[in-house]
Amino acid sequence: MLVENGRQGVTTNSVAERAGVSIGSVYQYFPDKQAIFATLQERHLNQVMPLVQHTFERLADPAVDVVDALLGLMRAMSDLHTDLPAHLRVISDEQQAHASPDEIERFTDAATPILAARFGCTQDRARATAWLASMSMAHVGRALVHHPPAVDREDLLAAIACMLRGLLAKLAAST
Amino acid sequence: MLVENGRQGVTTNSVAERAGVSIGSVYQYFPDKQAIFATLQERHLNQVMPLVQHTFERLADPAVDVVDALLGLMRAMSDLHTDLPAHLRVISDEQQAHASPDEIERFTDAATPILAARFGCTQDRARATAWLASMSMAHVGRALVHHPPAVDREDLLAAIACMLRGLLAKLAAST
Amino acid sequence: MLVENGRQGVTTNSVAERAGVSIGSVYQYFPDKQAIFATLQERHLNQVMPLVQHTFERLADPAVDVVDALLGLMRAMSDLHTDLPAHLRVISDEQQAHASPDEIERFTDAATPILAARFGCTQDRARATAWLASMSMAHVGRALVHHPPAVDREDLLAAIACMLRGLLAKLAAST
Amino acid sequence: MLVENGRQGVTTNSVAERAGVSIGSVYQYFPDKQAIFATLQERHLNQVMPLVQHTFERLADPAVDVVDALLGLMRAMSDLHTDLPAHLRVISDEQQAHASPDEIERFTDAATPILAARFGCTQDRARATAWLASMSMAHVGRALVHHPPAVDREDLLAAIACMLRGLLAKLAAST
DNA sequence: GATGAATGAGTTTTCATTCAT
DNA sequence: TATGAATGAAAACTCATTCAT
Repeated sequence: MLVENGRQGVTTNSVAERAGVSIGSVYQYFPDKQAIFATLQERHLNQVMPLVQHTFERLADPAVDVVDALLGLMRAMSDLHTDLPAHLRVISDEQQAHASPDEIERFTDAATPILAARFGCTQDRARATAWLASMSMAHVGRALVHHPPAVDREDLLAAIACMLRGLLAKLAAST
Repeated sequence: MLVENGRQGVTTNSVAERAGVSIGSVYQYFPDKQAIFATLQERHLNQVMPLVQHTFERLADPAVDVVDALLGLMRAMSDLHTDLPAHLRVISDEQQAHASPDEIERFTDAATPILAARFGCTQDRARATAWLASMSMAHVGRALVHHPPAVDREDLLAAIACMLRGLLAKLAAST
Repeated sequence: MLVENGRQGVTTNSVAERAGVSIGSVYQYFPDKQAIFATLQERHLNQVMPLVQHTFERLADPAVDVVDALLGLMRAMSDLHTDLPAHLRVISDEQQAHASPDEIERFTDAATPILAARFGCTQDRARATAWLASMSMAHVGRALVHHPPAVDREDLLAAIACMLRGLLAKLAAST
Repeated sequence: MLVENGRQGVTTNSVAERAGVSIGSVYQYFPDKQAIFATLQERHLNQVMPLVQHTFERLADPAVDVVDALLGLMRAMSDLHTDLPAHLRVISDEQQAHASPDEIERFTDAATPILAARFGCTQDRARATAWLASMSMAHVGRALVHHPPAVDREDLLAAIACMLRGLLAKLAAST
């Protein structure tokens, strides 16, 4: 339903009908409409957030290559595409489209000190790079889950690696 | 209003009230609610599309550096931020959130042959790079207009340049 | 316009536009919407009422045959069809559709004493015949003006004459 | 409500209020306002059409007298008046005011061959009579349901019989 | 006079939510 | 617990009418 009309075109009654239950039953489980979407969203986040969490842990570990860590995340996101039911793809897509500015800010905040430490520069200096990396990885990752491009996956991952290496080269140089 | 409540929170009556006209007048100029938003959106597209157009023309010109062309676009988008009224930022933001998958596909389609020609490789080879560049530039550009990060602009543009150079290095190498 | 949508589908603005004048000008000549239709209607009534009037006068005259008088009216109504502009046809059609019950009552009231006098019976006895004659002539007359059937006119008039003669025969017999 | 103000004066909200339900409930059963009226109309047609149907069947049967068949219809229509709720009377009255030209054409088309067969004349010859009979019976019948005149019913039916006999006499004569 | 943009009361219609069964 | 008819606040939209230009 979301795929067809977007969030606006979805009514609680249509949700119930499509789900094969009565509208009353839907309200037995969800306090209001927004909660229905929130739950779908949460279900998806429970799949994605552990991956992101794990990636940040690897980033914080000096023994792990930054690009390797991020590439691992992209690979995992790409895997998610096949697993994810279609309706979950859309709901999270919708939600993310709105949530993203804040989300990216959070990622940037988390990544900045890590990069600063790794490359021995001020957080101020690292922030532009952190934002750009967050921005790129968030949207590329999201696209890999929701609308993967019609290109060879390994080719794409290699390109991402090059892009990230170019980005990080700047920090390395500025040391 | 869009800024405050998002599209859902905007009613035709509130539009009229805020505009200081009666609801009847609004409907004199717009056939329905959706048309109001469509017009705002179009107004914004009329600002952005010429920039994109011009960028593609420069990309097609071998005398112009690819990174320079894209950097010029990013700079222009960034300039747009200050000019753009807040409500236009919101409406186009909402609209783009939905349009983007197709839009990026179109950009990718346009960029692929250009990159292939420039780097003397097959379109197949160039496509992953084209998609990644489209993806990154579309979202970074959109963010620059709508939610610019709190970092030094020149610093950010320099980082973008490095990122792109890293990405293109892959194509250059594969020749 | 009336032909296309009926009265409901006609807005004052569309009236003005179709008339090639501004809505303001329309209101210069008519106090309100209903007056626009009333005027059209009146224009038509000014054509029909004299005919009806004249017919009633002939009916009251013992020297004139009842059937001849009514047949004369039908013939005149039929003539009106060709003269009447299409829009007038519709407007009066609309108006009559609603007005008719009262109108027919009035015709019946006027015809009853005339028939009673002519056939020497009580008004009570004449009333059913008067109503039936009014009913038939009103609707047949209206149809002749607005939606004439695809049959030979003289044939039709002859049939009307027979019908009326049958009807009046009843009164004559009951004497 | 229809009786009081006519179709225009009936709003969906007033319908709901009068019906003692909420406006939402009305829209649960009817897709839009027009459908409310259409349903009332249809309900009435379901009462009248079988009568008409049956009458045409009797007309086609040579064993049944033409006048008897039509008189039977008029009697049935007259009976309908008492049964019919006032609002149905109004709605169907309004609707019929518009539908009638076509409807009468249909009746005429159906009656013409029947009369031609019965009286052994060409359809061309029968058509004027068929139209006149359709016209008269349609409007008299409608009046009997919606606005019956203040006269003795049997008296009126007798007058109708005479009128029809006069009308048919013409066809009989022309043979 | 003529104009037609502006008005806004009054409609139609939607849809999240409730609650008696 | 499940149901789905009922609710009604709130939204979208219409159109007769006015009035400054």
